[in-house]
Amino acid sequence: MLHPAEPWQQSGRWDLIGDELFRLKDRKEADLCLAMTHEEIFTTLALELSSYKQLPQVWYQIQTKLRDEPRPKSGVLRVREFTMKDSYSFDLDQAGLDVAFANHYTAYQRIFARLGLSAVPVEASSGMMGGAGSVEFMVRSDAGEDWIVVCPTGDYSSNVETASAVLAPVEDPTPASLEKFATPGVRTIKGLEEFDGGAAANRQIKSLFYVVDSDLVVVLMRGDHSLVEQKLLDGLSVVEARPATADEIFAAVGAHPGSLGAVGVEGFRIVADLALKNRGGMTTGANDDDFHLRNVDMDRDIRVDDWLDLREVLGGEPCINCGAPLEVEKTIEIGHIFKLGTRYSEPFGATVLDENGKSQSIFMGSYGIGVERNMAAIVEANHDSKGIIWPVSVAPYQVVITVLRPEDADTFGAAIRVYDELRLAGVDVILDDRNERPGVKFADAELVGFPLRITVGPRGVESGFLELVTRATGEIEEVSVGDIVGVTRDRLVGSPQ
RNA sequence: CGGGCUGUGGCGCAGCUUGGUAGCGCGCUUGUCUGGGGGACAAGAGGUCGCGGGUUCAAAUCCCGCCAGCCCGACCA
Repeated sequence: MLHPAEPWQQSGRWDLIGDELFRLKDRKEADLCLAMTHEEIFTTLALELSSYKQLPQVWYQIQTKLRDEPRPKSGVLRVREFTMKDSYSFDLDQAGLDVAFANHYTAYQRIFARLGLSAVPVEASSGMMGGAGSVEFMVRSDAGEDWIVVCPTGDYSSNVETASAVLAPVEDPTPASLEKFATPGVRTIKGLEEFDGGAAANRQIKSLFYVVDSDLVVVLMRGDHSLVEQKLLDGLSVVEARPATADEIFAAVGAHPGSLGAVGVEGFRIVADLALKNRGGMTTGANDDDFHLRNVDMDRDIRVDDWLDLREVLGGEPCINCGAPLEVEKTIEIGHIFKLGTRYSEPFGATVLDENGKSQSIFMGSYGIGVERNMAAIVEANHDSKGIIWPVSVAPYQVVITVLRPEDADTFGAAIRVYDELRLAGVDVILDDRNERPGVKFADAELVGFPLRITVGPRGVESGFLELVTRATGEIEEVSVGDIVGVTRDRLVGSPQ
């Protein structure tokens, strides 16, 4: 969908979002974009609402979305243009939004179950959507690109972008005075671990320099911990940040990556991961190439502006709710629901009058399901070496009638009769009357993945028994012509829905 | 954006190093046989070799530029 720039400027996302928003100009040089989601448009439509009596409402559509991905990949899983079923809820207050959100949560779980998908709801970052609180629905798959953290006891699940875990305490030595020492050629955490007089990774402070809104920000992590960039973005309430270049860093502190630290650094915002809180006896770069500092005390030596949870949770770390070892799994994101609150209604002035005649910004929610991704996830979860095995609920047809020798009038007539009877019985059936060899037609039916196949050939017509094959199991049943409709319906009910 | 690679009948590819007649498989057309797990034989049709420029007597092949796509990484609600 082509959108004018104005609504996107009004929400602020025109400037907030980077190259992922596909911008273009028309012949009059007017700014346009290809919509990556439709909050702006639905909020504009919501300007029509004027009274609390019109709320709550839920609107939905199935629409094309476009995101200018740096690198589309993985077949249909990550593409520039895709189809999304998105809905938007409108409520008078937070309580109403909570209800709409909970309803969607339940409905989505039922949708995914009917699609034959085992969807795991997880806490997630709202990213560029804004608002507070969001839940992603994930399906475990090696083809996925998202990592989630789950507790095997079922009391915790989160995208790694928001996940936390209990941190094992570290015993620090008694405080000592800061000491600068030469570390010729040492440029990495590992290098400093192996250096004589160096320090274990969990006794080091890793200093990362980022550019946020064209300002330099120093990010401090424990040496053995990895930064989750999304946590940094969320913690700083920004949508974009990038690592500073070596040149930018040198211009700022006079040292190169590998010898960086935050001790005595002034003029930049310094944010530190919670794992460093109260730590002492640490080792870090001295902002002087080939020199490090030891006996660094976080409280005494570093002016931290913000303490944030920034680190990546690893498998095996204790759950924050029950202490059980967490598991990290690769998944496909098949749905994402957001509590937008007044993130969009306020800048657009989408308000209604409440029962006291007072103007209130509408509380909105936004709920998306990626259609192609769901199909891909279904196929990933339901296939074998021969092809797809569609669950009955989403199969293009529930039954295929494979007619052998369709030019034989008796055989074709029998096939048509079964076809008509099944249709009358409400079964979604397709007739393969192509003049192909049996092997070709069987193989095609299995590749496409119809849940059931009925074979009608001269042999069966003569004997009065037809072959009913269940795709998922390969089970073959000989069913009399008179029973075929009933047995077929029984098998459909018994199949995965 | 960094690294690697590909673009040749409808589809999948070979040919390019070493310039000279565009070839193979599948599919398609016609015919005969065949007919319950991807048939056999025979005869055919079908190609601006991604686009533009250059070198050359001669370019699918060598050189330059561009476009599109794929893989790894970065990035990605």
